[in-house]
Amino acid sequence: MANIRDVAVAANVSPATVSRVINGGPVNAKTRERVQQIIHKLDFKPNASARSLGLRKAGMIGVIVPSMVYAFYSQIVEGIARSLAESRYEMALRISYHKSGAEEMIMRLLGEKRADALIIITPRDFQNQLEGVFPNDLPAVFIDGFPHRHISAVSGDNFDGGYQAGRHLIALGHRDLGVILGPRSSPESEQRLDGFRFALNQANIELNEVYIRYADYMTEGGQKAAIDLLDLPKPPSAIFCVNDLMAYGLYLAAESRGINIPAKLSVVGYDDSPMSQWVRPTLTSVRQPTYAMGEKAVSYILDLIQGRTKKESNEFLLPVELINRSSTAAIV
Amino acid sequence: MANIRDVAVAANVSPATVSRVINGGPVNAKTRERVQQIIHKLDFKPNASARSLGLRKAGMIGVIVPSMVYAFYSQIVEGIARSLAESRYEMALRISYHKSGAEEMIMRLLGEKRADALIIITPRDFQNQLEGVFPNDLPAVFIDGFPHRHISAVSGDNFDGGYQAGRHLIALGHRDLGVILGPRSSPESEQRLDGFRFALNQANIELNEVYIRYADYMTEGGQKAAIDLLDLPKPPSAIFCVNDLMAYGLYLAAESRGINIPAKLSVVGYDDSPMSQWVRPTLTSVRQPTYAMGEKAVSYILDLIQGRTKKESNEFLLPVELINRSSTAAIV
DNA sequence: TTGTAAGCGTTATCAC
DNA sequence: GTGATAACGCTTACAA
Repeated sequence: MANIRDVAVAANVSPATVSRVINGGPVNAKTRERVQQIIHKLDFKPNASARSLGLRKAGMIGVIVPSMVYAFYSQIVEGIARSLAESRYEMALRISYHKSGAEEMIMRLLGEKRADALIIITPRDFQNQLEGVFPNDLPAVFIDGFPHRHISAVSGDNFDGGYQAGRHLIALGHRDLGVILGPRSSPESEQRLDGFRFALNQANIELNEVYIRYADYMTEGGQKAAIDLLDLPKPPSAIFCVNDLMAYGLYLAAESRGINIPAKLSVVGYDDSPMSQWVRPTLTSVRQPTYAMGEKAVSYILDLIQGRTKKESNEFLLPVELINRSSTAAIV
Repeated sequence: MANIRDVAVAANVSPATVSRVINGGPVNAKTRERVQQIIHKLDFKPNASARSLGLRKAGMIGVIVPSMVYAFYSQIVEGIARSLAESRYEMALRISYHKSGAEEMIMRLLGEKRADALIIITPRDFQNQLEGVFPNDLPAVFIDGFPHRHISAVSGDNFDGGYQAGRHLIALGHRDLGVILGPRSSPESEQRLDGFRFALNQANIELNEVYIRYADYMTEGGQKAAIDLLDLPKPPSAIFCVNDLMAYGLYLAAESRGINIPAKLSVVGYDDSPMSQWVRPTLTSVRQPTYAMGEKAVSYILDLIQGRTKKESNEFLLPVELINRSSTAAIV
């Protein structure tokens, strides 16, 4: 495998000149031409490790994702991968759920200087734990988290998502509205609730506190919460679940209670997971711009790395969209 | 950030000794102890680029995956990530569908010496194109492909998967069996068909060639092929789809023709995608050991790298399992 | 515009 | 068991 010196010798120039050719430095047009030919002929590819060592840059972006098996996450990762493919950066992927702490893997990635920057997807519960572990000057961004001291976040517009869900159900005539939330510690869940509540308030409807349930974003948790709501003396006529998995749980609950969706009960989910077009009835859900979120995170982080933008704690809110399917209907 | 020399100075030893401590070389117990304390105190982490350069090893495994949005793929990747997390290797992930050719990205990864080894998931159609591009001595493995000259492959047992599907339907009394396959070029599709056919032959049933359709692994393709079959003068009473997406297409086709599943038509899918427990009726499907496939690929590739095993063109067949749900029923 | 030479932070080969 | 010393392959002042 040819190295930079081989090229230099063959082209009758110094290694420095070859380096300049590679990196777009100032080189005489003719020399550049000649060197490039040699590079091509020898099929020379600069060694990444040596390059990193010289530049004191890894040329890699660390990506931490809780899991790959949820479409929401894997779509984000795919968005990241796509945009990164057009840069000179490689993506080092780490999955955090199955490891004790994400901190450790993050610190190793950084300590060993394997990654120049970090994209961290939803460290939800433990985002706080991350506090203090980041070097202040590390380019980093959260996806689907909240901005954090000196770290920005890109998210779907949770408030608006909740708002759209609320508007939709109100427009269908629903007045007794239930909500199945994530854990109490979950900020995006709260934001969706806030938006939902705002829609109701605008229509002079009060959200009955009796109709609010906290769950865990999982199907079973949603099912339990749903049974709880459906067994109420006067159950709500529509329920907003802050993610789709819990809505599927609600489907099971409704099935077990013989309640027809959407005739007797309207349901709105969140995330528009691919399954939502396959469940029956198909699920009305708020779609997040997953790919765009990944892409935005990459462009922001590249700006940060290249000093085109300053490190601040911004929040980039991307628009969400309610996908209207068959789990919601006008009240009879 | 402390480097190896800082540690050496602080511990009153040479950098070489520190290096030995890090890498488990021969060092006096007392010295080792002292050095380790300093390492800890200074929070020294060896620089990955320098290490790579010295070792002439990248410390990274390249993973090429067609897409992340199909659970089948993302589960494999998650399996890979899990096992890799326990090694000293990092995973460099590349998605191939959206790029012109996977070859180019593979060659760059290798040329720049960013990756010591490659795990390539289903280069299906273009696995042939890859021929010749691999250096002979490169540790590499295919997942869900077929062994290739000097490269091994780990796959689910496609023949047995088809066989199980066939046995299942025959046991339910079906005799007029249809099949919706992948593209003609798809080897795993053929293997599943072979297994299916073998099951029929064992039962002295002939697979009617009229009931065989080729599609593209996508929902719409499956739907078209299904309509084709269902509109036959005497349609089959059961259909085996070689992946779940096409089975969902079949569901749509059956719906549009007013054919009840499973009362009038039994359906078996393949892959057991998570959606299959949510579609109605829930889909009987052959589950592939996705996580295990990823894990096996990693352990094999680590063996290869560490010279514990020789490079050969093996095929590692992992067991598959038919998950019996509600889309199949005894013939009336 | 180009070349020289000194890093970058490790590991590996020798001696001792 | 330990320490010099020379790689590893690139980048980048500083000179010319």
